[in-house]
Amino acid sequence: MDTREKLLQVATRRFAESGFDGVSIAAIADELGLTKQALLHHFASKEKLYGQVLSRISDRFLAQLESGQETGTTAAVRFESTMLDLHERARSEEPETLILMRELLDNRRRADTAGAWYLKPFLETLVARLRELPGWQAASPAEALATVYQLLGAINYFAISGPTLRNMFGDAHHVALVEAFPDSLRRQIRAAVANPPCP
Amino acid sequence: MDTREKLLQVATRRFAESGFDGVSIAAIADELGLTKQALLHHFASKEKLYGQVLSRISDRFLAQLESGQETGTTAAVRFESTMLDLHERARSEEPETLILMRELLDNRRRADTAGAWYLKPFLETLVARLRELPGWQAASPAEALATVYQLLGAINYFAISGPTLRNMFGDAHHVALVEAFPDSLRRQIRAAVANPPCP
DNA sequence: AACGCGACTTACCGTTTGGTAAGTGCGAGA
DNA sequence: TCTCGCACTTACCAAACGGTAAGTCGCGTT
Repeated sequence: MDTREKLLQVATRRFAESGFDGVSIAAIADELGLTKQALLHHFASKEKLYGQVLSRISDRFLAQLESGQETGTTAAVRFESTMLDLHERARSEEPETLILMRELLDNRRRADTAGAWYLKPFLETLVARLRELPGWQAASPAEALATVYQLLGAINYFAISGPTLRNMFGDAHHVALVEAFPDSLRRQIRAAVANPPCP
Repeated sequence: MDTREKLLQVATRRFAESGFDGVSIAAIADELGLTKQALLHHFASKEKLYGQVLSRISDRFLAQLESGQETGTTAAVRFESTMLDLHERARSEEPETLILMRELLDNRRRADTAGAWYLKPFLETLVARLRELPGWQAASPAEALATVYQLLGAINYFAISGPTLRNMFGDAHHVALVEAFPDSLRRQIRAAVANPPCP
């Protein structure tokens, strides 16, 4: 239907698979039966296209994060379910997760544009929520951020490891692992919340 | 001194910074004042060079892992110090950590060559060690692997995030974070060990 | 002195890259 | 009916890519 939208979808998947330098704009356009000049008609350059892909991802990311912050039980339960939502999203939106991970690896190059956009407010929100929990009020921002970052690392690292783990252990073992992971993650989150840094 | 060795070092850093497709062999050779044909004299092709970089990394990785497995206190302490060693190494050998992370992202392409090499015995060793601990004998391999993988994710994700975090929060905050991280990680490891899956 | 050899260079080559220029076809609005 | 703008194409380009071919230079051996 909307060519521009379809181009963005294909570009997202291809950039996720092969990275910015690993795909040509011709290959992306070709996948929709178009020429690369058709792509350049919608997006002025390859960099602009990639920028659109990135900003679309960060928009969707923040939108989902804000949509799922109701359910007013305890703050600890909300923190836990936010983390589990992030895990669910990282697994279900694999291409976007891959691109964000690549961006983390590459942004020593494009340190000016990236890094500032979505990640900072996102991290600060999580840190603020953690520091509301019992036992965490006395924790320093750095201590809270370290804990949050560990959980994010566990989630995202696992999310991008699917293919590697599958061809390393085989389908059956991998399915068992994917099933075991959320429980393990939940235990880890609860343990992190229950063990604030010693005052 | 040894040109071949210097080429491997430069190549490791450049591949870490920009990925396989992000560097040309000419750029690598140029950094040592050589032509790309000098590089092709030592390594038959770009792929071969990259392969040498990879195998050197996995050799060094396994060597360090085996060298530091003495200190015969309890199994729990040994597991903990192995994980902390991995964290120390991931931080100090950043280029190698970056390349391993990139390999994790890219191996859906080169799934045949990669994935099989170093990671599997490494993971299996860690899983075996965890399942020796009190309370973990009844845990399934998948449950143990999930836990190990979370810790590895926390370690590696943080290790590659240095530049992003620095230009996001500034030098001072980042230093505080780097100092707070090992303690936080140690708490997380202990909590993971102390909370085996419910039988 | 002749030779062989490893390290390296200059000179190319075919392909692919991102990007520009100029046009084509076509549906909506005046 | 004319035309304007949008979506898209063919034609082209300079630069950079990985790689081959053929040599040059210095050094140790015989």
